[in-house]
Amino acid sequence: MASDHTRSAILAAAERLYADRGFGDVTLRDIVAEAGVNLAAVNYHFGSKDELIAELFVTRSVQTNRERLRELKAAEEQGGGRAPIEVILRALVGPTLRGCLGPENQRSTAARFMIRASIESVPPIRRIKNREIDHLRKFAGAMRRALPERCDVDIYWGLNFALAMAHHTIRESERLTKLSEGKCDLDDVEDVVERVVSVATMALTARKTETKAPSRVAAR
Amino acid sequence: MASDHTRSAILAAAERLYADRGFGDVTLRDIVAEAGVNLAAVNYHFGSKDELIAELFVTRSVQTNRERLRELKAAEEQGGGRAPIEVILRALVGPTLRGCLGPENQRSTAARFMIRASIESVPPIRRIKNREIDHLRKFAGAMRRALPERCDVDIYWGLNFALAMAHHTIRESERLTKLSEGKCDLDDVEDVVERVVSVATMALTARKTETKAPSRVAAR
DNA sequence: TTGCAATTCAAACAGTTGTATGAAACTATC
DNA sequence: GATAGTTTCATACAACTGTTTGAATTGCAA
Repeated sequence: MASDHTRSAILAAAERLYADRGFGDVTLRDIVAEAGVNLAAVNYHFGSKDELIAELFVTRSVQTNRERLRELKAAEEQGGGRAPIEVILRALVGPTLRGCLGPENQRSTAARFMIRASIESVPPIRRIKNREIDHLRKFAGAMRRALPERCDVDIYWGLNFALAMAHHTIRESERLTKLSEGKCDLDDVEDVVERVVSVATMALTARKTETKAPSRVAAR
Repeated sequence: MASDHTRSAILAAAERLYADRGFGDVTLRDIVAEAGVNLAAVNYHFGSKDELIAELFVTRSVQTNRERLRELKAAEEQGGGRAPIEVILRALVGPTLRGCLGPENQRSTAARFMIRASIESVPPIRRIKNREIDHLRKFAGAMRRALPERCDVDIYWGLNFALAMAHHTIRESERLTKLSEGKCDLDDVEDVVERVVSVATMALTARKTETKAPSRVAAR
């Protein structure tokens, strides 16, 4: 196998450009110029533009997923097959939040790329995301073991809300900073993690209030 | 004035196509074919493709925002200038959820368009979303009045999490259905609204746990 | 009617895009 | 050092994009 030089130069350049300028306005020609390689090299090494994007995203995804599962497994082994719900949730949202938030100037290219992927969600990426379900099922299983009295529906909703808070906070971090006039410190990642985890934990452990139909505010 | 026929035909066709196929692969030629008008009509009536998209999104946005504020104002007047936090949150997330969830076959074109706008988030739409902050500030104000003992930071985080749960649930409704194997019923919109509202309310009213250490969180 | 502005239309424009080609330059093996 | 396989390169291609043009048509007022 020849040196991966060209191949990895393309990957690095593409990730950097996508992270900085988004998928919308980065062309193959931009990428090869940044990488200092020939235009045809992309199709030679990756087959197509979409496959290049897919490879970038898959690489970063499996990294995050591996980290999540490592935290989860460690916690469950320590607890004899059953981990506290807070720890499970922290394993779920921690790696993503830590990767994508924090001081901007020290945010990695990989993190900025993943933020873009979350915001712009281009077709090849969406296709991959849909295969992420098996991974989430493992967390659903751990959560069910942690809260055996909880019904499945509540487990899934709790999982959904935990991911919602983490991802939305990443996506809209800029807006939250502006809205709060800087009062919400998104650089304090551990604080963000604890906020998300604590709310998600409450959602999953709160006693069910048998809410009847809520009194809707007068319509019309 | 002249009959708006062409103009509104373009708007309707564009909204329908964008809702069905996303922004990525709908061209001006698709739109004018669907609308039965000439290609140049888009630039004549709207100036550019981006301005057409912007007008579509602005129209639907102000509709939702108006509805939100109507619910909020009604609730505050009824409570003498101070509404319960649940009601405020319901006014915040209810209109959006009701517009975008529910049985698919009876989901309006407008709703499906807004879902697309939320998922794909094309540049002209993002520009408009950034101006939505003033609107959110009104809700932050109402929440502060409802929870005067709560610090601003917590208010903003609660607002952020409420929007997170609502928007993420809309964006990923398909995935949640698949993950839960249909157990989470996203057609029961009022149930979804109550779940989001109740979790957001807990997030905003729970007593602060002064744990700053992320390693160990006191259970219960 | 005539005049004038608003609108519609077919056609072309100018640019960009991702991809394909076939020759040239390598690299390693015999 | 000839050979075969891999990789690079300049260039062309074909298709599609949003936009513009300028002439035709329409609608309405005087």
